Amino acid sequence: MWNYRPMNKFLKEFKDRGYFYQCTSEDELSKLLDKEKIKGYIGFDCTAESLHVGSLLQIMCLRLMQKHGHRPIVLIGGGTTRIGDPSGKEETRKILSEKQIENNIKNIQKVFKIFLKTNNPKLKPIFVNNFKWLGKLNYIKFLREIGKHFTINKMLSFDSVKLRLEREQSLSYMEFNYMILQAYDFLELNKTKNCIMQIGGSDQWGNIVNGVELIKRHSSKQVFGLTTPLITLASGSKMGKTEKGAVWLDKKLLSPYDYWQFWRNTDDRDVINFLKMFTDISLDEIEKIKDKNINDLKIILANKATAMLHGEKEASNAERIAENTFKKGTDANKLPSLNLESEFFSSLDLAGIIAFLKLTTSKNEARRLIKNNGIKVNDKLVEDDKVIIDNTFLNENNFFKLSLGKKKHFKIIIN
RNA sequence: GGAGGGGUACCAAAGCGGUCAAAUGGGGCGGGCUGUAAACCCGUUGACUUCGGUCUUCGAAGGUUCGAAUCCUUCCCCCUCCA
Repeated sequence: MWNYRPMNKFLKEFKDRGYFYQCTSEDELSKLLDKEKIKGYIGFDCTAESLHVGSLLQIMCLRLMQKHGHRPIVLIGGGTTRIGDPSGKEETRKILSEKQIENNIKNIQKVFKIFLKTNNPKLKPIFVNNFKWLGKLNYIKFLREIGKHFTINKMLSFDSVKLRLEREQSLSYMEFNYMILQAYDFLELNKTKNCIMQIGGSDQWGNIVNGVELIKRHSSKQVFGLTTPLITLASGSKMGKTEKGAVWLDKKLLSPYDYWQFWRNTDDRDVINFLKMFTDISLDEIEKIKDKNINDLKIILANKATAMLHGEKEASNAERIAENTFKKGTDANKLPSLNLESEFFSSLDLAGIIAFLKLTTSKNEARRLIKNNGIKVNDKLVEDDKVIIDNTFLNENNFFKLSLGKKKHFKIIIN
């Protein structure tokens, strides 16, 4: 019953790396990809200042397209962000100011310029902002040309809408229109850029199918939709959100070291999957190394993932800091350093110093940390939250080592 | 426009005159076990403190009271139902 034509290489790798969830017509897409190089797009929301790891899988999909000679289109949702996608959202989104949106777009583009090849004119990403066409839609014309292809009956059956209605949460007319706009984006890109594929997260399936069908009805062309699975961690939670905040793909929002640490701390059970999904290491190679010591694999993962975003140098730098931080015989000289004016040094107790350096949000928090055995000075546990750190704690280079918990260590330099 | 329900700490959710800086759960933080993992266990989770306490918090502003998250008044916001 299956046809034995080998699957297209792009699709095969797409599947083998774990990017694949659903496809509108897989066989046909496979055949087409064998025949020609295509353009495909992914839409990105610009509600935030930058992107975080939650979008990384989609970015990797675009990289994979390039690897196989297909050209990625990056659609930035400058228009749709002004509406807000109800998919997977329990509440109406906040509406951002125009200026914020413009700003976000600029920042987000930077991320793509890092991850995607930009030197090959045949492969370099095409950036589009859907505000360009959505912003000047004519309502009547739109309803007549596009709106007529959508039935309310069907729209009401989509999960994004159904869920909201079932839970008796309000869904504004504005948001209800989101799916039509996204479908229209696809149509627009198909017309102007000959884009024939849209990739998105599994929560976008409904929106993507709408686009595929709209193009079929409106232009009688076949286009394709492809979705990626929602990555849930072995622990069951969503990937990429620690409570400290999102894992940003921007060094201003999350330092390369912290980014490295994020990968280094991957759950054992997720490591191999992540190597496949988030590094360029070939699948053969992964097969060969997969039985290595799990912690070594995590380091490889962290290095590769960090290098891809922040460069080799930052990656090895992060690895080195980690080594210094966690291995015995720590060389305090290599720790991140903080400066403290001597006048504060002599007038504050330890909890005061910690709070003053903003290592905790309040002095009480610092005191609590000390009480809970979380603070070490020069590798010695501090038991009294009122200790005065005086010159006897300083080494010949005028600093002392301060540790918060097991993972955060600093060199405090007095000047 | 009419009728109800509701706004409590990071989130969810109790409390409904004093014993409430506010139960409980989640999350966070710290500790233990380990491997910078998972699971599990323990502690902690408003600010300041001379560790005795002091101050500020329960949508906002007023009021009643010796005393309010709790009662009253006005206002703001959210939700549901009806028109």
